[in-house]
Amino acid sequence: MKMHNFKYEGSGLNRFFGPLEAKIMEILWTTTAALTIKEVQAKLDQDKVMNFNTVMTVMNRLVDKGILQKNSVARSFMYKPVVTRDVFMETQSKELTFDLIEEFGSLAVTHMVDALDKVDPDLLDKLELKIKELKKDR
Amino acid sequence: MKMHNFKYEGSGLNRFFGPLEAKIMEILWTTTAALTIKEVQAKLDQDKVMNFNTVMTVMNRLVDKGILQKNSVARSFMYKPVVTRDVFMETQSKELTFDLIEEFGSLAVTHMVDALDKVDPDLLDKLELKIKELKKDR
DNA sequence: CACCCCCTACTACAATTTGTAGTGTAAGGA
DNA sequence: TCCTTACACTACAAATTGTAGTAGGGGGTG
Repeated sequence: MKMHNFKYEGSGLNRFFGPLEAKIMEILWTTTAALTIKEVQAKLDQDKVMNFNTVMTVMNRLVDKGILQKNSVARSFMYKPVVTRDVFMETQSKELTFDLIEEFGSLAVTHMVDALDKVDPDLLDKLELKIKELKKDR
Repeated sequence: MKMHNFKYEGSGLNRFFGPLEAKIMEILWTTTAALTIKEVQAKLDQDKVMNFNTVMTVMNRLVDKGILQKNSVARSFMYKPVVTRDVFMETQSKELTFDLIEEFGSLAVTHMVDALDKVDPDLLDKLELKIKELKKDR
């Protein structure tokens, strides 16, 4: 279930998935219960109904990639994500942050401060606190 | 010259380019002067010589993407990166750090501390300093 | 002057990823 | 028994990247 890319474009799940994949994951992560293909197809519907086979193909590819799991129930399959959205985000954040620092080192440090300040200055305080905490424990 | 992906796999330029592209950029960024295709081809040579046309195709695609520029000199073209490696890295670092924080917010903050601590604890001090500096200026 | 060589341009094909969709098949209900 | 339904299998298009063949033009050489 290893991701391969973090896309510069888009936002949210679109950073990790193709557009249709992202919509499907959005639906599955928004719903608590597992869903059938038909249910996902129904929830997808915006302007035009997606072809059933299209939805099925994409969902089964997500199963192949280890992102979804399917369970046979009666005559259909029920699909649901292998991990929760929170766990997914947590994993990606950890992986990417680590890679970023590994790759850019002190360059990234500079940009972090700028970015935090711009996106949400409160996070700067939070970061400062975290650093202090870590240092205290030694 | 917008990049599209940051790859989880690989390291250095391989995070941004295909394997051959990365080798070519590595060569062009390592050499101060602009180079001809033939020169790049010669420097590429490890075990087997790359086909001249292959090198040319990839280099011209990099030109199309705005990553390389070519200048007609005598009967050949000289290729060189549009921006220095430092500028490239700077840009990517800024963009990615920003996106990361935008996407993950406080989640990323936590992971930053962990990652910095693991990769290079000195960077934690540097980060702390940077935060203090920024706050002082207000 | 004719010809050849070198370098470039153009074209093409394979593998991978993602979206899209048709056809075939099996199983259960009417 | 036959039809509906859901799934499996197959296929194709566009984009990306690596790979390479063929064609063409321009200048040097015999």
